[in-house]
Amino acid sequence: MALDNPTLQIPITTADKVFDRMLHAIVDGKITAGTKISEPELAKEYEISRSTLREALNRLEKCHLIERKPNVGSRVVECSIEGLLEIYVVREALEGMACRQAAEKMSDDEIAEMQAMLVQHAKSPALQDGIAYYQEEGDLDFHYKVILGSHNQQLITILCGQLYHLVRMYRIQFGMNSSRATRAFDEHSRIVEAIADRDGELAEILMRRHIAASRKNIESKIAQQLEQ
Amino acid sequence: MALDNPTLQIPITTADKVFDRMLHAIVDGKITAGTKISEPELAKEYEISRSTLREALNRLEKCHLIERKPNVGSRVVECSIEGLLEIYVVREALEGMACRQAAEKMSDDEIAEMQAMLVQHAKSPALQDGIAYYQEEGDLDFHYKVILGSHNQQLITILCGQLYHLVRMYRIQFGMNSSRATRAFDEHSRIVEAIADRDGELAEILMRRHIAASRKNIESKIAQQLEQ
DNA sequence: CCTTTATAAATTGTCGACAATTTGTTATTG
DNA sequence: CAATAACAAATTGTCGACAATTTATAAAGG
Repeated sequence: MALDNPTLQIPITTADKVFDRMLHAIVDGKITAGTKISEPELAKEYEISRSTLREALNRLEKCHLIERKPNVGSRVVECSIEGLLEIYVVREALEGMACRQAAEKMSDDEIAEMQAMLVQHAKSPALQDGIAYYQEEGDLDFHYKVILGSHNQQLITILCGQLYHLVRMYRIQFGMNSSRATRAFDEHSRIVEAIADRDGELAEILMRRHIAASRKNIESKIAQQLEQ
Repeated sequence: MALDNPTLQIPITTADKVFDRMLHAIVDGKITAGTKISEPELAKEYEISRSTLREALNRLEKCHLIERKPNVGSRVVECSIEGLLEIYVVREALEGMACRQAAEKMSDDEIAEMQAMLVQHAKSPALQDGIAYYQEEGDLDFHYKVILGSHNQQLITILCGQLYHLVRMYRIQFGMNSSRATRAFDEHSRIVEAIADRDGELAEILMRRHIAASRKNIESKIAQQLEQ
């Protein structure tokens, strides 16, 4: 499925499963941002021991979805505008570099596959209706492919394993059904061209612009919301 | 002290202390890279229960110093040349961006403080002997100041909290007493100038070059070692 | 003799209970 | 009445034991 995370292997232990459930609950806002987490309470809710719950909490902490203070407890991370902009800054740097690396490291087959994916996206009704492309599968799929294409394990872990969930959390909780659909698609196409040309420098610049544009779009949306 | 990590608060719980001890043991190579970690054995060695040890292991995993597989166990991460180069790629992207942000976000006081630090470094005997600057306090101190200057919590956490330890591990285990001392100092000076000029674009470029130069220096050192 | 299967040992995952620390409440004092 | 101090409740940290899984060893079969 489109939204699946390639770094996220199938849950094996019960702590894994609880981590998964909590992950979705937090990302989808079912556990409100900023909430204090009560270990005894949640352990009872998920019908597990506190040790197992704490194991799950440790993984949530690794994704920066909760914050822990010794002898005090855990809180679900807050969604602030500053926090969102910080993430975009990091993404601009890291995904830009990932794109440069992808241009150097991707195999011809991988590039062909990515091009085929874009063709598929072009046919999709979501894009033609001009609504869902940016928000849903298309955007995330594309960015994934690029990140994986870097063949840099550190980049992949940080972006797909850690930041990814936070990005989704912000998208959902701030309700970002962006209208940048067709525009984003065009930008993706140009990026793929640069990668296919093995032009790492251009690929990086284009990806950075793409993410910066997305950030500015969100900034103006928020400014707009504040006016009302 | 110079080598202290600003994101690393004083250890409070016993798990914290064990984490600290293991951190140093791994970074300094006293626990060999690639070693399988035996929970019962280590728990006995540190005279703690397995639960507490596992808590410490979780934190080591967050720093990418150990890798865990469910139902199998943990291993200390391996130090490969590819791994080292991957880290430099990430640093180039992130510290470059941090430098750009620092030029935009640092207060005048902070910049003055950083300039004072460089003056101090210039007087240091280590630099004048032309040996230790790059390897030790100077380089790390400078990079820290820049990262913190970005005022971006995500950047700070990723760079100072996670990558930092890995970088030190590689430096120590690959024995990098670089001869780039005076050169690195000059590069630092130019970077600070750009920050003081509030020229984020230039600051980023210079920082990226600085790290890329460091990477190339290491690459040639390794190629040299392989010849012998 | 090597491969496969069954068994035993060891290791990891999970549990419930106790200890240490923090938080909330009440009583005391200036 | 506000501020502080002492106490009580609740929460987090740590422990040792048991269950589930993996790894090592030995037996059986081709």
